[in-house]
Amino acid sequence: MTSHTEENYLKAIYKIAEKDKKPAGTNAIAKEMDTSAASVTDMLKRLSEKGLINYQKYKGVSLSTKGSKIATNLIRKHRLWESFLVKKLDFTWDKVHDIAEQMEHIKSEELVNRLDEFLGFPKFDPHGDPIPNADGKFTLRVQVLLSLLRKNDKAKVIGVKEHDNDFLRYLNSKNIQLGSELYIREKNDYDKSMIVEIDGEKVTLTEKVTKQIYVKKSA
Amino acid sequence: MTSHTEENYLKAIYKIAEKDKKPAGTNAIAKEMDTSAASVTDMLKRLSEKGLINYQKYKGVSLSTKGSKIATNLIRKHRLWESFLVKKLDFTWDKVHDIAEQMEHIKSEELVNRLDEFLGFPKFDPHGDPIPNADGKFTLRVQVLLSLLRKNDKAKVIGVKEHDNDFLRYLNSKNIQLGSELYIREKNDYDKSMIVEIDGEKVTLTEKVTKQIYVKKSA
DNA sequence: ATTATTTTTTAGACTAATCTAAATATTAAT
DNA sequence: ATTAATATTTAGATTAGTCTAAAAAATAAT
Ligand SMILES: [Mn+2]
Ligand SMILES: [Mn+2]
Ligand SMILES: [Mn+2]
Ligand SMILES: [Mn+2]
Repeated sequence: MTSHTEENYLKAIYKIAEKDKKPAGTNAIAKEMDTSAASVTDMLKRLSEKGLINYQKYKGVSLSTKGSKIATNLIRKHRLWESFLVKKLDFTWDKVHDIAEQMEHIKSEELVNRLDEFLGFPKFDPHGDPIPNADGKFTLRVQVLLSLLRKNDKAKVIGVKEHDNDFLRYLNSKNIQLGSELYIREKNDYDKSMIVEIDGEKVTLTEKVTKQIYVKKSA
Repeated sequence: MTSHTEENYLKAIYKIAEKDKKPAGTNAIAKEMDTSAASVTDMLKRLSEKGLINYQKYKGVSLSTKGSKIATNLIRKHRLWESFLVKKLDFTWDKVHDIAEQMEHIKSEELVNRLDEFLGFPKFDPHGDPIPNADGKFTLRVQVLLSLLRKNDKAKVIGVKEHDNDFLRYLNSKNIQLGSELYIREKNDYDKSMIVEIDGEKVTLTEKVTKQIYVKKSA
């Protein structure tokens, strides 16, 4: 049986490997877990004992098949619970992550599968992230950063790269949410900022922001 | 912040106090928690430090106001999640306790209150136990044990005293569930067993069983 | 009122998870 | 190729929660 803590380490390793496309280093894990490097080394030994990771001193770690399955299932649970919170309990997308962080550790195969069915087998969570199905398969999708679009382009918001709650609340304040239709009215060559029309309103978005929004170009 | 473990102790103390109507002893708690008496003494010291219980060596413990609030809220969450599992995810009443045992520890005031609303502010859980409201108030109700009824009485099942999953599955097999209408056709003076009609079918119930079922006499 | 039984507490040790500080390996810079 | 900087591991301690075995207190039996 994997402990709450072990599960969080596996998720952290998964996340880092996904981003960096190479074995996760001790410091990177320590930063992600907000803990000391020494603690990480201890845990890596334990996870390695359990056959959940491939670990050699000083060489960094990658998830084993077993570890990867657990991590994927955690992501599945996390994103399904986030979907539940938004779709059924009317939470906004900036309030669900911390709660799902707790709920993802509930252990019951049947629960997650019934929840999945209850939600209608959603493919993406409230932030546009793909939800692995019961076999651990993710749905892939073409998505492009808003920052890459040009003047007069139209697009639909389908996800966010950054998940920080303050960023999400910033988007709320600009009326930007999943499904929002955007129309690029101006693009400034110098600072890359954009004037975007949404629901008839024009808002200015800096490049820092447009680089965090995934869209699907509409025609 | 109260830990998962501390919460379970508070619940155990609450449960024992409710049943025995007197301070809970170390051994009783140890039995309820399936742990050693020594571990209990350790924990009682810690809970006492935190002001969650009233504790004096050798004298047994009772919950403080603070501890009682936490315990009641745990029961609220437990029973709301059980209701969710049965009403929304179609679990049977013999499958929900263990899952709710995990879910009751999710910390979010807003979550539990939104869940309550989503479920339509239910007053009783799938086993007929009262669900405390946001203020910790339980709904009281007249309920009598089936074993006390006599021949020709009619009654509706409104709860079970015993929560053991095997017992619940036994009731499933006899088609007895919350809301079932019962009609006592025979009562044996010697062994107190009953022949009860339910959905047109006659079933024999021993006293061991009828002493675990709460009913409301219908006229 | 002693003695026996039961209940509770203490003593001492163990594991998981954490920390700081120091030691060692690896990588980057000169 | 040394030296400097960075990354990682070890050493040693700490805390929550647990255990067994032994001591002490409370209760029951004679
Ligand atoms: Mn999240
Ligand atoms: Mn998400
Ligand atoms: Mn229950
Ligand atoms: Mn219940």
